[in-house]
Amino acid sequence: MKELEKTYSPKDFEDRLYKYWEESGFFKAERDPKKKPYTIVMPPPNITGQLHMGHALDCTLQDILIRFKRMQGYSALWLPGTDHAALATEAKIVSAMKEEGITKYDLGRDGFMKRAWEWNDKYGGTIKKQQRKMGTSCDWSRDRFTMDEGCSAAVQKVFMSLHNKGLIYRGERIINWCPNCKTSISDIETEYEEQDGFFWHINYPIADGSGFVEIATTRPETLLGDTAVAVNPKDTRYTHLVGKMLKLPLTDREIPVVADEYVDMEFGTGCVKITPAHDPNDFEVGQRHDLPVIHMMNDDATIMEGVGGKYAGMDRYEARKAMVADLEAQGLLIKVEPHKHNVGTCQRCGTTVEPTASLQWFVKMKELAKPAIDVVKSGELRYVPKRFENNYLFWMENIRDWCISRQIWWGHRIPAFYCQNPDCKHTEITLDDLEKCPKCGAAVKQDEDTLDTWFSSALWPFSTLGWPEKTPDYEYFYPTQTLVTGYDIITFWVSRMIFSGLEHTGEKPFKDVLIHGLVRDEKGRKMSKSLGNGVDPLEIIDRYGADALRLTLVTGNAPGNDMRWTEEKVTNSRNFINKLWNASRYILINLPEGFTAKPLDTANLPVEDKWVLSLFNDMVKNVTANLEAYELGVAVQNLYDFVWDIFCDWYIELTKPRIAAGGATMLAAQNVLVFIIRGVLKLLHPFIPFVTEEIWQSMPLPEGEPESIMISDWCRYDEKLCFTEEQKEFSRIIETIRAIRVQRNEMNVPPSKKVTEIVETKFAETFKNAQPFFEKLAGAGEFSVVEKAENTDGMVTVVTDSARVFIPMGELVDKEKELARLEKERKAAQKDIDFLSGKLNNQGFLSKAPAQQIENERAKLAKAEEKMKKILESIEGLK
RNA sequence: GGAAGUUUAGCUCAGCUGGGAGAGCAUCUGCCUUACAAGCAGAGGGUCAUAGGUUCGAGCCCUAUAACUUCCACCA
Repeated sequence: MKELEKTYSPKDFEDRLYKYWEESGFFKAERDPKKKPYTIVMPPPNITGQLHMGHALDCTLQDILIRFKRMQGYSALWLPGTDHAALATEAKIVSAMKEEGITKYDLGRDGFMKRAWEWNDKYGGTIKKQQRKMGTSCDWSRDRFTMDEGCSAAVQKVFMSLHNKGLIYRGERIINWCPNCKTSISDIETEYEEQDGFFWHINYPIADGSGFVEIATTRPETLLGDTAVAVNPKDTRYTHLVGKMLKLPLTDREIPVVADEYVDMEFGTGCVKITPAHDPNDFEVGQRHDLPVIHMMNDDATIMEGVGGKYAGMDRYEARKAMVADLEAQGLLIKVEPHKHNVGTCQRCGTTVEPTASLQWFVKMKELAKPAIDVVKSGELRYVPKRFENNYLFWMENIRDWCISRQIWWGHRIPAFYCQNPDCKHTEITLDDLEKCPKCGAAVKQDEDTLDTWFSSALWPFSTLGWPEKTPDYEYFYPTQTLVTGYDIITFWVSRMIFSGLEHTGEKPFKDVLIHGLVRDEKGRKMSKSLGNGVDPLEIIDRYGADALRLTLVTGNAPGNDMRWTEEKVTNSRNFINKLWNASRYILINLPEGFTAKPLDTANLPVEDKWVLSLFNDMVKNVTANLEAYELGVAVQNLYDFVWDIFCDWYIELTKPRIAAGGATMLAAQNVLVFIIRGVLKLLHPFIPFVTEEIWQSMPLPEGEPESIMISDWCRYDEKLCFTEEQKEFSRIIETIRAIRVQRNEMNVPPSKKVTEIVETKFAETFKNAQPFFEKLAGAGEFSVVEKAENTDGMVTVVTDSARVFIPMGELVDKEKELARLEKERKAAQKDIDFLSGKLNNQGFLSKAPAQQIENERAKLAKAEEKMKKILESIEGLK
């Protein structure tokens, strides 16, 4: 037991306690057959990442759950790790190299990889240090990385397995190509933004010289790749043209007119130029009509040699300008209209993507998606809140094949080897380091591409636990229970973990998906680098402490909803923690030397103790239920209300006269104070771990409580602490003290001024026992309890449903004013009575409402009538 | 084009399976009462977006409308 510093100063102990926890091994999860496992795998942050508010929120929610479950007696594993973040990392390293004036091609593949690993060793751990500042109780001994040996083995194994089942194929498809990153990117990595563009109307001459076909396009430069013009087969305007050849302007090629349902007759001119190599729809049209695919752009979006003629080497926009000018000169440009359209851009760098037909690796999704749909539809796997299931199911049901190859180096290399013998051309998929073609013995070359970064993250819940080996960890901790993440990566990540888990382990990877929203800035905007409106969690920790940050992020936060960040909220959280700190100090200061906590002797406690214990017990039930239901914001509100409004504002104040009195009443109060603060600390610990630990270690603890609150047992709802009658009884005192305070306030009686209070009540015993409380909390000097008050002339009357309090106020009392006030109270009481009796006279209500409800209303009416009686008596008395 | 969310006090947000509307901040009044001015005791402030419906009873359920936000699709 040690003394608490006078002011709450988190810097003094947060780092020290984290070290203490870590060194004591409290974060380490043991495989204990006597316990049930509770596992959360942490969404691995990018190794390039810096802790931002999103991480902070994510960390806080997970840490609350894991600490709660750990205290509840589960073997709780929170498994941390980092993601190699293929494109993000490679881009970062490449741009750093640019400063030195070198490119990745200068270093070559091996040289570049060496450099990337060095970079990872140096900076990859930054975010882990930052996470520690948050108080995260994850098991660092099980820290993993998507490119470590085990995770890489899992990736290879999965690739093989999907390939063997025929679920992986290589084919030419339209993919989104980023000419800046020089790699394909998946559909969900492409962001569409509306841009002002133009609609160019161009005449394509009919080869036989019989006229022109007018097409409209937003991308004239792709004309070089055109292999047809399509019209709708039902479009009578053009029926006669189908099958005819057109002269493709600016080239010497001829292309056919084809009929295809895809063409919308209402849109544009009803004639569409078909460029299979650079548009997904055109690609499909091309396949249906067996059209050639003519590539006309290099990987940096310049026009290709060969097809490009004089435009070769020009950038796509430069070429557009030049070609439009030439078309105009030839009189083939009919008109140019302004046109708004959506343009795909690279999520990473913002460059306009170029849809390009190219040879890539794909995962067939239909078959994999089916069980992943069923498991959510059947309710076996649940999203919290449920509405996110819509998002997920819609995406899954309309899923397209997943392009998994990326033209970058930092990542898991695709285990495909191509035979270099032009007569053999065999492709071998193998986990071995193949050198010779197994068919013909010629040299082979491994595919240069790596896998989409999400390919490895999709395996995270089981690859981190040792899969494909049946390790003890995998057997014990898998499947995991809860996945906590933001709604922004449901499609990227959550859905892929679900189908991967089902496919490769035969089990759903987790039971619940807890979705949280985004932390926005004060004005409701996303926090972003470009806006510079991000708030740095580390700076907040530095100024207010990690506990205040955590409390802020969880307070008022409902699952799936965004929240706004304001510093006001942080001060608020800090103030609450300070309140807790000071309440604890009050208790400690007032404990005698050598105090030891004893079990509660509930039989002999005064009513106010039973009252507070009963309310505490209710709160334990509510907080626990809300945590189980992932209502973390509501749970913390339950705690806030109890600690501040019940415990501090009332109970602590009630103990002051008892401690001053000494003796048995003091001892009982001290024991209850320690009992409750201990419980409150435990319940608050998942939310604000540092300060609760610091206080815990200062408290006198009974036999059986551990040195660290982190490993103590969670509070249980206890029937023995359920004192319904006492709860009701003591509320009468509180209600009456409140009413007196209101009256004193209205009459401007300063708190220091003591007055005489005569209580008229039928609960004489209750009120007599409460005399010290009226003295302390209601400014009572003389205090008496009577059955029937007499000679109340010149006294103010305070009325509650259980008592009338008469206060002689001398010259302060104005008879007319007093009457007017009582009249106002009478009206209020009458309104109550009317409302309640109206309800109770309603046959519909009586016949259909539940019995308990009717009983409640009756009780309320009885109280209201009791109060009315007292008001009327007072009005009579005054007259 | 399709879908979802939000709309509650001046501001930021809670409100569990329907049973007389809540918190914090801000405002106003009075207090340095020996844990805490990062505090204490009070007060005022709401047609729960609008219009219908279901129900004995609706902030909550149903339908429509409006505004804002987001996700998905990507018609040249």
